[in-house]
Amino acid sequence: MSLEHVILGWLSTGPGSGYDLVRAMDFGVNWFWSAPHSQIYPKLRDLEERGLVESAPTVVGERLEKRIYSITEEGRRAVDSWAGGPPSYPANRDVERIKLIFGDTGDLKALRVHFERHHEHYRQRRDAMRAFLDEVDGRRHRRIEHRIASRPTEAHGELTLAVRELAYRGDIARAENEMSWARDALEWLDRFEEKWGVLNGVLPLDGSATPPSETTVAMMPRISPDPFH
Amino acid sequence: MSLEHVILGWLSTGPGSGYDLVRAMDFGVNWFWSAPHSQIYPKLRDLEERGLVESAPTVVGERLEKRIYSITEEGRRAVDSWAGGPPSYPANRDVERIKLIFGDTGDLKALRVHFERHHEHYRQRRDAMRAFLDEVDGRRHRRIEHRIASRPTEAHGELTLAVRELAYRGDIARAENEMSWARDALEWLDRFEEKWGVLNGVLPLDGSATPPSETTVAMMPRISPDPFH
DNA sequence: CCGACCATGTAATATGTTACATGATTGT
DNA sequence: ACAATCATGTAACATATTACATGGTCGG
Repeated sequence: MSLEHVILGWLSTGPGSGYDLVRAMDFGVNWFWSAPHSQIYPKLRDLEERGLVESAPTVVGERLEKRIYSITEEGRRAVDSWAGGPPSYPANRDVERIKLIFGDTGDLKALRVHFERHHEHYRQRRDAMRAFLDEVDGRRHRRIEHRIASRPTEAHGELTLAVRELAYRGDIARAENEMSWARDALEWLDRFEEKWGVLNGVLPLDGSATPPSETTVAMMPRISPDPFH
Repeated sequence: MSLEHVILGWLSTGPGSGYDLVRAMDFGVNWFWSAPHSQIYPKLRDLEERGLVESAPTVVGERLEKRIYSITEEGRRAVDSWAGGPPSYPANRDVERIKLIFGDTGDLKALRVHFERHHEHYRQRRDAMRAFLDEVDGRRHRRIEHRIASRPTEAHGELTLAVRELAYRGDIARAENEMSWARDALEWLDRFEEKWGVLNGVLPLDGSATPPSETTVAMMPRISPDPFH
């Protein structure tokens, strides 16, 4: 039932059309949720039937109709009580990790690509998130400013801004954690290839790689400094 | 199509029944994938029809039949080529972050619970993962040992162990990153409540909270030391 | 003999993805 | 006029969740 709360939450920062929501899913909201338009339009109609949002038809140009949705008081209560509840954590599903674990066939080139893509993926995410955070920090984000302005007191407005900061900074920290992991993994891979004298990026099947030196134990991959150990 | 690859991957570390898989999803594999038995049993039959796994009926006690599935050569090729491909990242969906962002109503008690649960969730995850990693490191994990032993060379075996290390250590690092975030958030919350003189955990709607001091800017939440800034 | 666990199944529902489909507007 | 983008819709399919359903084994 998250999609509908995401939609209600988004509409709680101001009215907008289905198409606006579709685009929002590609930047802002997208960082924490995503849905195709084939899910959004029907859900908006469903929410309207249930009285959580209401819509006003608008005409663009001559004939093009679009519906601008707004959240109702009931809708507002629904998001508030949903968001105020304790967080729940869905089952972890991580294709990347599964691929890593079963990608142990000996194709070290593929492993290298894996780690490089991982790093690149999270670098992009971090950069985009930083840009987004800058926009919020610079008070240039329209919808967030709208929400801040509509809060009952100054303290409430500050709270609104602060939870955004927490969310976005947290996501940046996550991305950097992943980048750091990928760098460590690449370094380990270098050492592993060096140790076994691998040149073409594939472990030979005939055991022709140089025999293990006495430093076997030191080859375990190290993931960043662990402040808890 | 991940579920079938997870199943094939798991069967590539040794044969097992559908029920074994169901239980595996509750610990081991569960850390990176999860599925209810209503998905697993039909999928196993489907994989058998397609020749990726094969099964042998076994009788437990007098009448109870169970099917022990094994991966076929074709199935092995399927996982290998799937896992060897580059990682793909599905759209991010994070209910917890959405709840945080729209949980800015002024109910600071709810926010506190949110952060505490977050910390507790990842603490548990880290502890369980550490225990699991210890089992692997101590060479006490049956299926992983089976997989290592079945690799063609010593180097291959070391690789198998190393990617597990990378995966599990990475997950521990993730969990610790989340714990650190939650602690920072709780500290910020303390400062926020102190600043506004909040006593009952709820921001007053009438603006009766003490007016902002001259230290407003310093109230932005800080998320851990950022080594990149 | 009874409760905990082994072992498997189906059905209903909800959610998410991909493809197919249509037409308007705006700027060049 | 043409392309890019605005704007909305449906259908087919894949995947995931929850509930209902049945019966066997094993140890105390």
